[in-house]
Amino acid sequence: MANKYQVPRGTQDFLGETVSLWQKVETIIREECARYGYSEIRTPIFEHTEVFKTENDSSDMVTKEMYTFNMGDSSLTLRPEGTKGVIRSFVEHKMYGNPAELPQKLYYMGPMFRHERPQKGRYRQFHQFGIEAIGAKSPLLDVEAIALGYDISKKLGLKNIKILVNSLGDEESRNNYRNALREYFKPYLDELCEDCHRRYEQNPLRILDCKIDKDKECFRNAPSIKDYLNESSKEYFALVLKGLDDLGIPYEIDDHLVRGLDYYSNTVFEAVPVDATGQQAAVFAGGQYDGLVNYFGGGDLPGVGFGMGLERMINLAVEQNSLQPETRHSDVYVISLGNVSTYGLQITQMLRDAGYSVEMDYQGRSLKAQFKTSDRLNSKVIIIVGEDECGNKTAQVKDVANKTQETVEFARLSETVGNILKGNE
RNA sequence: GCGGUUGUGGUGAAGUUGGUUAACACACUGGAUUGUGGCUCCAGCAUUUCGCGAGUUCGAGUCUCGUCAACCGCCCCA
Repeated sequence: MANKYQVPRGTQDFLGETVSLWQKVETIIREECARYGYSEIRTPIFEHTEVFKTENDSSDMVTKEMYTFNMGDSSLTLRPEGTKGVIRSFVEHKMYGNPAELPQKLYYMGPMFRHERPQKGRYRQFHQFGIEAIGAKSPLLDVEAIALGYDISKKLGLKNIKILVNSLGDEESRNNYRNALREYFKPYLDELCEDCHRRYEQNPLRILDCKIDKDKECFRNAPSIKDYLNESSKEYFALVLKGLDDLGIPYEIDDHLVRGLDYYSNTVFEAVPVDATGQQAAVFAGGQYDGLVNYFGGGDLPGVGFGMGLERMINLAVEQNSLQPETRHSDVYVISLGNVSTYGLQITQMLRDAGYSVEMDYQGRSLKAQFKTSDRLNSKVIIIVGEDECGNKTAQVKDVANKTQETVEFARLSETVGNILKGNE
């Protein structure tokens, strides 16, 4: 048992300049959501396990990856995703009560937990931003959701993002298609890989995603979902596509795109970099869903939403050089020399009160060291006080850009600093 | 859950067939310059220490095993 005091696998400390990346991203997201009329909702980080462990999940794999623990009689689970908690809250607070306020447009942002094998951009504690528009069903709402995600990607400076979009149709269409797929692949089962055999039973839609088999002959002629959509599903999808066209959002119909879980219907989408190679590439992904609100007892209301992995967004944006960390800086640096007691601190505090960012030395380091620190902080003004200045309540004020220096009385320091900073702009 | 690569100061890293004092550089600290920085020069900076633990050996950063972690691929991706 080694290194007891290190972060658990798949978690990380965010420190130094990295934190500023997160703050920038969070700010962009909040601003965009406000423009689109989405309000923040903050739900607990853990919920009763039943909230996440919904019935009829086609993959019971996922529950194996949940952080579940018992306290007293309760089985609780750290949230592995955002949607379920939001829907639970929507129902619990009867947000469906006033039809005039539907859809409720909500967004969430925060840590999620999944016990997976970590890889780059994939952690056990990771952060997701997501939106849910609950209580109305419209192609327009779907398009708006995609537009919001696309806008945020653009504001983060991500280039060459395209939307993969597909329609799973309504339940009837989907069931017909599922049966058709099973029917179609039945004679080819011998040719398919082991994983596809499992998918054949559990989730035939996923067979089309298979990396091993996808180039095989029998895949080329596999039935497509679009041939199984009924009339209303087709109309719905056509309007979504028209909306994307009209808003100038680049998209591509991908009839192999299926989401993992059963509750999705009609529109599903996934934003990926145009040159995406791996499967880890999705920038944000989501879709329209029926039945989820009803599952939590809120009646027959639909929703649409997406989730966005922030670690991945930040990685991409940094790689593409569109997001830079904020370096530490201060307007003013106060250098103290000799025994000046608290005089340097007084000046620092007075200037901070006046609204400037001010740093100082706390360790009585050498003059050279203090100058170096002020350089590192990119300070525009350096104030130097020694025993003489302390005695007659003055200070040396140095304009770093002009390399000029003057003696200034304590009472006029703030004004002098202000003039120098103004002159530098 | 499965397979693979890797792990040396604050950072980037060198380290020969196991051999005695773990190179070099950056950063940092002090000095040359008793109160004026960025250049230069000098000095210091891993000290039972090479992720952690055990083993082989006269001797292990180098070999073996275990363990932890990061990364890559698979599974999965709510």
